[in-house]
Amino acid sequence: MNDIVFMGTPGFAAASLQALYENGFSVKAVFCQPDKPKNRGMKLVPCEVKVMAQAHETPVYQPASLRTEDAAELIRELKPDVIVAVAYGKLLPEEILSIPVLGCINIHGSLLPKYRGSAPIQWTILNGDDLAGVTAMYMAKELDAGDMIDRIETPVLPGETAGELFDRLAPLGGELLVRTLQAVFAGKAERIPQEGQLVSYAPPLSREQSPVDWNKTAREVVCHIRGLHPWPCATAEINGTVFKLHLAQVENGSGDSKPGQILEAGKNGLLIACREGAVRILELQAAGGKRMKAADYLRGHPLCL
RNA sequence: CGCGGGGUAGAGCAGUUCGGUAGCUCGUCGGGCUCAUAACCCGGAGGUCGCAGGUUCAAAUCCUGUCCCCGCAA
Repeated sequence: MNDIVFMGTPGFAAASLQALYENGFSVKAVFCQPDKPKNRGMKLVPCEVKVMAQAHETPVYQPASLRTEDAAELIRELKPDVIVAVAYGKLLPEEILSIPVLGCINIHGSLLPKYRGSAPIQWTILNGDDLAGVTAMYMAKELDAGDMIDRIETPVLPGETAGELFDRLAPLGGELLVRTLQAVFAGKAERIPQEGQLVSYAPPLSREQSPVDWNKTAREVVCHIRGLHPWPCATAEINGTVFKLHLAQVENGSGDSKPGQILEAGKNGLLIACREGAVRILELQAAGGKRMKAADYLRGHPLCL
């Protein structure tokens, strides 16, 4: 039996781990990030991968770093035939990459070589791409730069948010992983080098890019809102209050309005002018409040235009 | 006990400081106006004020406890 050591942390990785279990692979051990204080109350919360691994009684390791002799020694003792990493959150040092005889495999949430880095799915939406997907590759020293093995493509759905695409891509990642491992174990896996010319990067998102820029086109603004959802979420200051923007659509603008100007506030939500066209905000959230329809919010908070 | 906001009619809110008739916008139902309407006019229904206990002649409001939701932080 080919033994696998799985490395991953969030829900996206858990979907791949689940696929391994469901297809009868031998998961020898699971690595994930240490439990971190999360949520209200700063409680220590185990990640999705840990929860799933424990449910299957797989040993779980949560080293703070893999760049130690202890970590390398631990993995050598586990004698994996292959290491699978999915959204683990740590770069594997070369010493560890060289341990498994069949190599280290990674599932990435983009169609490589596009969007190397930690937020590929969000950038797919942010840039308004029509096509998304997951790629399987052999891991290299450089981040997300290894030779590709296989991929699954899927069109971006109209109005789809990063969170929704995440949920669709996660099981596809699992499916791709199963297919890829079968090929690797059979010695039939391809090795397709990434074309350097096509490489682009998807850096992590931060709260700093939340504010909407009404000087962009309506289409760009809506992609911004969809791509940052559900985190960090696009925000906009309207009449002195900062709102999270959850759902919006592109509308035709009225020619002579200034970007950022409120064109309409009523039962059809908020219509705000952009450099080109206008954006209709359908769902929003005020600080301390919950997500609600813009029209509902306006009922309790009349906006003077 | 990391910090903070909140639970009042189907929805969104005000009222709580300083206890004293349950309010607003919208929806809903009925009627009217109109060529017509998501517009306008008239009328009605709909609430154990999150839950439990306490103080009081009297509690949405003050006190205590409890459940739930949300923001920050990650």
